[in-house]
Amino acid sequence: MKNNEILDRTRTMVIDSIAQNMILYGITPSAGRLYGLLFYSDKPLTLDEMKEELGMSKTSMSNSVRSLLDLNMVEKVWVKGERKDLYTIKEDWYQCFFDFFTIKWRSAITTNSSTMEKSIAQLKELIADPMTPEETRESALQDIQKLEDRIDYYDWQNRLIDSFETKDILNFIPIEKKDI
Amino acid sequence: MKNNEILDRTRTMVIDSIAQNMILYGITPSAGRLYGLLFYSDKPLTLDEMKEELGMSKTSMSNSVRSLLDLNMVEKVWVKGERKDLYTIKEDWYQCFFDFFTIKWRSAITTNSSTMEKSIAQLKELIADPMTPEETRESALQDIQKLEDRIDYYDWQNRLIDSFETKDILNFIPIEKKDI
DNA sequence: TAGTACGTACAGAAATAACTGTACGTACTA
DNA sequence: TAGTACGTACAGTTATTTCTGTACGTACTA
Repeated sequence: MKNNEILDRTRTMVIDSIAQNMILYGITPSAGRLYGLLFYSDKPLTLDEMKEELGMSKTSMSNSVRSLLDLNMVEKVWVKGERKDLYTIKEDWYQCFFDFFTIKWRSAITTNSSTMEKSIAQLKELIADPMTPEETRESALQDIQKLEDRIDYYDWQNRLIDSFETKDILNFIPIEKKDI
Repeated sequence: MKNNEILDRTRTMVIDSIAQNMILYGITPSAGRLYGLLFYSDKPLTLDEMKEELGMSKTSMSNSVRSLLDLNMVEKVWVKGERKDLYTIKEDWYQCFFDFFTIKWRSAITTNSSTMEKSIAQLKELIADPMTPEETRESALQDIQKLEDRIDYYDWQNRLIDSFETKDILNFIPIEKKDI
């Protein structure tokens, strides 16, 4: 049994490491551990198996799986004759990485941009209003400038994420290392 | 005074939005609000001014500023004759974005990679051991394969981040929009 | 149709993170 | 040198998140 202990220990070590750094994806360490478990599992797992393996409640497993599903890091698979839901890791990590930006970053950027657009519109109204004192008008103009700069920046981020979504980025940074 | 209210309201709106989405950078909403405040401030602020502006404790401001400093999102500036520390937002947002990956993602990737390298080394020892049963050896080989694939993926991420760090990415996704 | 297995909503408990006030070290001032 | 202003470490409190057990809705089984 000692040999299998080594096997298990290295796995645990790796799973811990993965779980730890999953925070970058806005995922809890627990969901990270689950991801690590699925990383090693060569077959899809049920909630009960996960619960067993990680020693946590089924509810937690259900929640963790969902957060991983939301990020396209995990998928539900259908197996003939199996009543329970089965989940497996998405093997295409690159896709997963791209999806993360497409899902999380894109929506954050969109939210910020549209808030700023709305703000600019209001400031322009303010400037147009003849009752507005010159000083306020001045400030409004400065704010508009700042917001427009920021929107340009978000636009750049969007174009970067476009290149992720279309995988065009792989033409620039190919998966296969270039021969030197 | 009504005009200034509009100005303030649009600012608050934008600051809230920025603060909210700052989670992506692993930053607390409070630090996000502070970032928003500095975004609008046309002069460097002291801890006391921030405290005043956000209605929080000085200790909180000190902590928030530090987390922003760690991410290179804010910088300390020196002003002649001023005893207090002054902080200002880093204007180069692109740089800031690149730094985030260079600081946070790079270190996560490095940690994971080296854990996996270590793991592979141990598994290779296990395989080399004549006492190891064939079945275990089989599993070890599978694990090694998985880990090596993952390391290749991390390597790709590293190359992407290299292109951020060197700003080479800007040759692919230029800041100025290409004319159509 | 009744019975069973499954996944999840919900509410409360436990753990974690965020915030505050006090206290202290450092550096400038007189 | 004593005094003052500043920033932060630390410990305690508050707020938030995460986790658990129960209860329920749904779908399959006999």
